[in-house]
Amino acid sequence: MAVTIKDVARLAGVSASSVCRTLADPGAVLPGTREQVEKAVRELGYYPNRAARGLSTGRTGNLGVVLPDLANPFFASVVKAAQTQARRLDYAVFLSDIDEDPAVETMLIRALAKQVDGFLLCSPRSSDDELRAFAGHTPIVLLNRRIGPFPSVTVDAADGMRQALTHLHALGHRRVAYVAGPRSSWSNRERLRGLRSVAGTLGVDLVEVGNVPPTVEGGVSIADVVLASTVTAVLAYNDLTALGLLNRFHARSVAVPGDISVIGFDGILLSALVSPALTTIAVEMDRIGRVGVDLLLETMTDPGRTPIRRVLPAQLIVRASTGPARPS
Amino acid sequence: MAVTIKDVARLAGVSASSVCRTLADPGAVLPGTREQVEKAVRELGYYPNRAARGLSTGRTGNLGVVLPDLANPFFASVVKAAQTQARRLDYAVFLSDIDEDPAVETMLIRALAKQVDGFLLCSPRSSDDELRAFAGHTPIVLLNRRIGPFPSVTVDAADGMRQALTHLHALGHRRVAYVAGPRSSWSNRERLRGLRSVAGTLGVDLVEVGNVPPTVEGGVSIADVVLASTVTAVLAYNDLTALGLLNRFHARSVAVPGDISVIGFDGILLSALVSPALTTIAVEMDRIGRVGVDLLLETMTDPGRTPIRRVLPAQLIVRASTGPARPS
DNA sequence: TTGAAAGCGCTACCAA
DNA sequence: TTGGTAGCGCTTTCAA
Repeated sequence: MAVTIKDVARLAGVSASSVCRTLADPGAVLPGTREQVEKAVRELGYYPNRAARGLSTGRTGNLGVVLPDLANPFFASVVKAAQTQARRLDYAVFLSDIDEDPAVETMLIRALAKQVDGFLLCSPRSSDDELRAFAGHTPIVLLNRRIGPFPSVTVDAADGMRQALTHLHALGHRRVAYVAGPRSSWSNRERLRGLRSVAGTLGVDLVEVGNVPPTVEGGVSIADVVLASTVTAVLAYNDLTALGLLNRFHARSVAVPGDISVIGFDGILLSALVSPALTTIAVEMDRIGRVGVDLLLETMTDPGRTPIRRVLPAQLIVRASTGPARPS
Repeated sequence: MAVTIKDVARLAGVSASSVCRTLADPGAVLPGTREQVEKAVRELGYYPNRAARGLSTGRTGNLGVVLPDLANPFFASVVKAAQTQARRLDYAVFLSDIDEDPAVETMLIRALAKQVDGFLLCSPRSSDDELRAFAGHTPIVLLNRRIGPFPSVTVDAADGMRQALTHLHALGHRRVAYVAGPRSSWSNRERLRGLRSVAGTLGVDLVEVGNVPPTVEGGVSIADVVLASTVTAVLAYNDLTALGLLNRFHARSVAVPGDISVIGFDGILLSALVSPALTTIAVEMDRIGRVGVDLLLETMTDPGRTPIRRVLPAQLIVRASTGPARPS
């Protein structure tokens, strides 16, 4: 059997209360008591059972992180940063990959709710209403999504799209495709919104294709549609999709950027390594995770406050996959 | 306040015991009782508090997954599969990224031990002795590492290396470098061991360089050393490292495979997307995660049994990054 | 078949 | 400053 607080108390010759106190606030007991307890703790290798502690304090010391797909490097990076920050603040992390399935998402949130002090929902795929149903119960911070009552960390996608389209426009592109990601993705809608507005301003024809899954396969599957749309450049929902495009273009001997320019979104490591290297709209993935956790803790501390919405910058990184428009 | 079993009991007009029974084994109560309880559960949206349940049953329903670096797609894939399988079997997953730091690893295991029913340690970086100290306490399954008392899931690295080196030998390579990964990595030692033995048999000169971190940066940082070693081919600890090599070779205008052939290990998605596409020794990442969880559950069920060690195959995938040896 | 009671490990309150 | 006690939510005897 595992060593409990009673074992420590017995060995130290004090009550469980005193052990508890020593652990919580060593200054609150006599130095002698403290010594005894600390010695016993060391000898027995005692670690408190946090689940039991949670029962009495109402604070579990756990955070729930829910995300659509861990195989997407973007989410992996965000979660890594979130996990690291959580550990720094002495929280453990429950991880749930929902495989892009909204139903799994709401189920999981309900099931985990009592085991965590709060949730970090990365790009949640559920509807606004489903999400709102959780508001008020457990503290929730949204990553990559902004809706009514929740604190959130998002990216200035509109500005990113502005940079990208301005870049393409300067290179002479006048007809540009956007490969849409999942319909349930708020980011997708945001990116599209930003794009439409800038396209209008710049006088660029915007051709929307998709939706596709936010994966390499998604990009591969839509590449031929993009080519058929007679554009000279294409913006993809994210880097993975863009890589899928590059891949299929290469297979069909379509030159990038000679025949068509390609831009991704996220700035995952991979985007710098393919060739041609991918021009992309980069976001600070680790910062999203870190800030998300910070926000969540603030929310837990002070649930009543007005939800904070942090918007992080997006930055166009120009690489080899974009060039002058092919003369038409 | 969250809804508890008492609330359900009150609404259903039965005792807490009956609610509990209904949930555990609906056949054990009268149909009428069951109806009442199920109705109350539905109306209240009751979900049992698993932490509290764990306190009385001694079974938490949680699994701990510890890994060196979530930003490495190999681990991300393994964890994704593990998480999915765990959920299928109704377990939640505690995730801990230790950032390649052995000290963090042992700390975390101790701290989490009471909150989980077992651990999945992915490529643990701690020493054999440190690890053995945990044996007998909490059930542990090792991934990518084989030591005494633990069940494990590993990859037949020696066979993978045999395939790779045979391939290179057939292409005329007689002097080959190996870029070593982290010293604390058991996989690294295994790969090296396999390589040495095959190199001896084939009469291939093996040049060992490194160690480097198992990242793209690690590969970049060692690329020039590899070139200076006058080999015609290089095997890297893993795909990320290999990608780093490719990257730096490209920057120095060293042709792959014209001047030097490159082989990675793992078979991450990325390896297929770079150009030249990377020849690699692929392993079934999702199977590692899935089998790991299955093994862990078996171990939890029957702690006394002889530890099972599953060895999964490795398969050479030949792509564009390997070709005939440059005549010397 | 059901309910009452005890207890899982821990914390927090109240007296002493 | 300390120890006893009650209680967190749930399960599991044990009687009824």
